[in-house]
Amino acid sequence: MPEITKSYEPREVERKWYAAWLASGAFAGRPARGRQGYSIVMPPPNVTGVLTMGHVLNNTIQDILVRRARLEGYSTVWIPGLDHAGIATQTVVERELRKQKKTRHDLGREAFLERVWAWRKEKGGVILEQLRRLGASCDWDRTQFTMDPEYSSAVLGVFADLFNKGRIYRGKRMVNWCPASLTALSDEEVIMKPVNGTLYKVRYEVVDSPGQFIQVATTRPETIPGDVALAVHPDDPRYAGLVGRKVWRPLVRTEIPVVADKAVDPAFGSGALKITPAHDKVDYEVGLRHGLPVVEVLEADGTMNLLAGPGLARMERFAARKKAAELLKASGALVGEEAYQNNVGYSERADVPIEPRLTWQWWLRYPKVEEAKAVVQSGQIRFHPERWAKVYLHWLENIQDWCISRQLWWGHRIPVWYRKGVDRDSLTEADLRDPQKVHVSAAGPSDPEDWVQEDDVLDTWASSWLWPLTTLGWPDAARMKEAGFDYFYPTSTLVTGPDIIFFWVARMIMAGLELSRPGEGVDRRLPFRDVFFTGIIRDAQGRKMSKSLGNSPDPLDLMDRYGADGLRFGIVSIAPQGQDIRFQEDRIEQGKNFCNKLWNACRFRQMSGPAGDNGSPHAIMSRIDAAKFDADDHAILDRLLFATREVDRYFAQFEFSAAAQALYSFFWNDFCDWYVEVSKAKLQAEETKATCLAIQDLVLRQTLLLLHPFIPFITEELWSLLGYDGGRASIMDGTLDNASRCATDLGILGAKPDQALAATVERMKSFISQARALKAENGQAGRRDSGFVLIAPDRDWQVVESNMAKLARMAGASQIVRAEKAAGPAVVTAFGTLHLDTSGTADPATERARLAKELEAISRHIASSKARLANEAFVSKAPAHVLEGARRQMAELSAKQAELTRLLAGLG
RNA sequence: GGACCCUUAGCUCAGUUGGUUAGAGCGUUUCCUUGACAUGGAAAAGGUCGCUGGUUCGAGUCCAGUAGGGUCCACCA
Repeated sequence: MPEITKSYEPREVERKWYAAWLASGAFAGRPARGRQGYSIVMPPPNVTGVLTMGHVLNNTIQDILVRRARLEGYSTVWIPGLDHAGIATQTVVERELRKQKKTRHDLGREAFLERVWAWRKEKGGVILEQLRRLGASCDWDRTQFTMDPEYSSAVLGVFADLFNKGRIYRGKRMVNWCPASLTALSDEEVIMKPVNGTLYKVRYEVVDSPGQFIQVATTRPETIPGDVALAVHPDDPRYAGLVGRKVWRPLVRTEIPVVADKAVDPAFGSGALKITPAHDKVDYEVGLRHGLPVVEVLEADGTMNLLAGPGLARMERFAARKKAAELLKASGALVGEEAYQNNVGYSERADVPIEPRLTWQWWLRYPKVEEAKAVVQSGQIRFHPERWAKVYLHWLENIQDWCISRQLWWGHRIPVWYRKGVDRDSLTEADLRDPQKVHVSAAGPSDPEDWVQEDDVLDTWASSWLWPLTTLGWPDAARMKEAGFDYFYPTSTLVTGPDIIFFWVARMIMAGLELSRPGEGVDRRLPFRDVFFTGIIRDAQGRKMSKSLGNSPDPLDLMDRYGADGLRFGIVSIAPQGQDIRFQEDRIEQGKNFCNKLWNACRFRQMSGPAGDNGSPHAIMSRIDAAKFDADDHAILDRLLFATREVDRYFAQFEFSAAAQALYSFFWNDFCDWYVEVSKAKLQAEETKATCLAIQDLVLRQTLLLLHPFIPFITEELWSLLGYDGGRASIMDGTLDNASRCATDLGILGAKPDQALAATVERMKSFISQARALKAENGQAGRRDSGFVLIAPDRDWQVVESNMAKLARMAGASQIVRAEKAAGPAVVTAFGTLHLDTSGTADPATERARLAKELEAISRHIASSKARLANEAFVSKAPAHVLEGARRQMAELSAKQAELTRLLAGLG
C-alpha cells in the first residue's frame, strides 16, 4: 500500500480518478431489475455559458443526490445537456459578425445558421468540460443539445400536436418587442425597472372651442403623433360635456375625438389620457373598444417613422422624446414638466426598454393548468422549500397565453407552411386549420415547392420545457426503450433556481402532464417528484454576482487553489436551504482544510498499525473484541450512529448544508479531537491495539461513504489507499447503510454502543477541558508533565483510574494522584476537585479572582434554577423529564457551589 | 397594491414539534512545533436573539403589531 503523504494534493488525485471513473463507465445509467431507479436531468446550461458559482452550487447538489443514491443502491442516472439559448447565442455570433462590419442579413439565413453551428462546434459548451473538473457524475454518453436532430423533431412534433389540439394559434396582438434584438418576448422575459424620467403636461385644444384645453400627462411625448383620441372616465363631471367632441393633436396636427372609457383613472393627474393604440397595451384595448385607428409612429428598431412628422422622423426614440418636448414647448402645448419616476419594462437579454408593439405572433394556450396546480397543492410534486409553491400557484392562477414565436433565426423554425400565394396575415382561424392553405407538421409538406415556411422560430423555453421527456428518448419508441424511459420517468429530483419557476419549472410540469403518458394516472405523468430550489449566490456585499460587476470568482481558479472537493464542500456548507448565499472565500478554504484533516486522520490510521482485513464492514467487525471496549469505544460508535442518523434525516429534508456540517463536526470534533487522541494511549497497549485499529477502520470506512457524495475525489483516493475497496474498483461500488441497519449490524456483533458508558466520555471531555484551562491560567499550558491531585469519591475515582493513561496524556500530566486533601489552584470537575501542583508558584490573588468569578456564575444560575423549582405552576405543569432534569441540575450546582466556597475559604 | 423572506457574537450564518447555562466557522487575545495534520492543537474574551406587546409554568422559537433590509408578482398615463 502506498504511503499517505503529509498533505493532500488534490490536482493529480482528481485528474486520475475522474479519468478512471469515465473509463470504467461508473456513471452510466442503466435500468436494473430489482433495484429502484433514481434520475436527475441537469438544467441545461446555455451553450454560450461558462461555469459560474451558481452552476457550481447547483451541480454539486445534483451530484450529491446522485452519488448518495448510488451508494444507497439505486440505479442512478444524471443526464447532462445544453440549451441552444436562442437570443443569447444569436447575439454572440452577431457580435462577431459586427466586428467584420456585417449583419446576419448580409449572410442570409442559411449562411448565418452555418456560422452559428460553427461557433457552437468550436466554442460552445465549454461548461460541460468544466463540470467534469468539478466531479459531476453525469452519464455523458447521454448528453443532449436542444438543437440535436432528435430533440428538434420532438419539439416540432409537439408544436404540431398542440396546434392540432387547437391550443396553438396565430394572432395579431400587443407584444413586448425588443428593439435591440428585433423580436417579440414573453412577459417573463421583461424586467420592470424604476426609471427616472420626466412627466410632460401637454394641452390639447378643443376644436370647436378655441382657447379651451384638455390637459394630459405623458412620459412619452414622442408618441403623440400616434395619438388617435383622448380618453376620460365616463363619470368624470369635469369632462362630461367634452366626450364626443374633437381636440387638436399638437404634433402632426389633426383632429382627434374625446372618448369615455372606464380604463381611465379620474384620480390620476388631470383625469384625461392620451390614446396611442399602436404603442401602449391599455391604449390598444381602449382603441378596440371605441373602433379607433392604429397609427404606428415607431419602427421595429425603435426609430420614428414618417408618420411621426418631419420634425421627428427617423430619429431614435429617446432623442425623439427630447425633440418632441421642444416642439411642444415651441408651440405652447407644453404647459409643464416634472421629474418623475415610473417603472419601465426592459428586455432581460438586451437590457433596453421594450416597446409594446402590435405584431403577428404564435400563441399557446397552456395545457393542463388546473392539473399543474393540483399536483403541487396535493404534494404529488413537493417543492423544497415549500414556500415556492405559493409563487408557482399564484402565477398559474393568473396565467396568460404564451407568445412562443421569436423573430430570430437561431432556434426551432416553426413547422408551419403557407400555400404559395396565400396572404398569411389575412388568414382567419378557420383558414389556419384548412390543410389546403396551411400545412403544419414536423416533417413538412411532401411538395415543398408549393409552400413557404414560417420565418419565426420558437421561444427557447418552448423546447426546454420538454427536457425531462426528450432526454429520456420521448417520443420515439425505440429511443425511449434505449434510454430507459419506462424505468427513469418520472425523474426523481429537479435542482434549480427559483428565478426560473415560471420560465421552466411550471412549463415542464404542464408539458409532462400533457404529453408524457396520455391517459395514465397523474403520478405517472409528472416530470419529477421533488423540486429543490437553491439560493442565489451573492458577493460579500450582498449583490448578485454578475459579469458586469466582475464580482464573481472564477470557479476554476478556486478549484486550482482549494481543489474541487474543497470547493464543493465549502459551497454546500454555506448554502442553507432556502436562503440566498453570501459568498465568502474563507469558507472554501475551510472546505480544503477539512479535506486535509480527513487526509491526515487516514494517514494516522495508516501509520498506527498494519491494515487488517478491510474488505467489508463484517470483515472489520470480526477484528473487534467488544469485550475489550472502554467508554471511548462505545462513545465513538454511538456518535457514528448518531451522525449517520442525522445525515439520513437531513437528506430526507433536503438539508444538505446541515448534513455537511453534521459530518464536519462528527469527524473533526468527535473522531479527530477525541477518539484519535485517546487512541494514542490505547495503541500503546497490545491488548487494546487491534480493537482500536478496527474501530478506526470502521469509523473511517463509514465516514468516507457518508462524505463521498460531498467530496468524491478524496474519499475515493482514501478508500483505495486504506483498502476498503476489498478488491473492487471504486467507493461507488460500496454500500451506504442507513443508521438503523448499521445499529443492527453492531448489535449482532455484540458491539451495540452502551449509552451510559458513552455518557461518561462527555464527563471526561469536560474534565480534560477544565484541567487544561487550569494549566493555562497558571502558565503551564505547554507542559506535558504537570502534576494533578484529585479529591474524588470512590465511584468517580474508579472512572479516572481505569482511564488513567488516556486522561493523563490528554491533560498533559505526568500523573494524576488521589488524595484526601490538597492545596494549590483547583477546579471543581465532574469527578471531584482537581488541584494543580504549582509547587507554590501560583498567585493566590489570581486564583481567588478566578474562583470568585466562577462562584458568581454558579450562584446566578442557582438563583434562576431555584426560582423555577419554587414555582408551583412549573412543578405541577412541566413534563416529568424536564422537572427531573431541573432537580438533578440543582443538586449538582449546589454541590459545586459548596466546593467552590470551601476552596475560596481555604485561600484565606 | 398583493405575496414572500431576512434581522441571533466584530463578520457570515445554524438553532428541527417552545424545555437545563443560545451554537459553528472566520476574525480577535494568550499559549504550543509532543511521532496524523501549523491547511494543526489548547485555552479565553465576545450575544439583554431588531423593537413593543401578548399566549404560556417556561419564548430566539408561537401570535399580534412595529422598524429596517431584500426578493417576486401586478402596475396609472
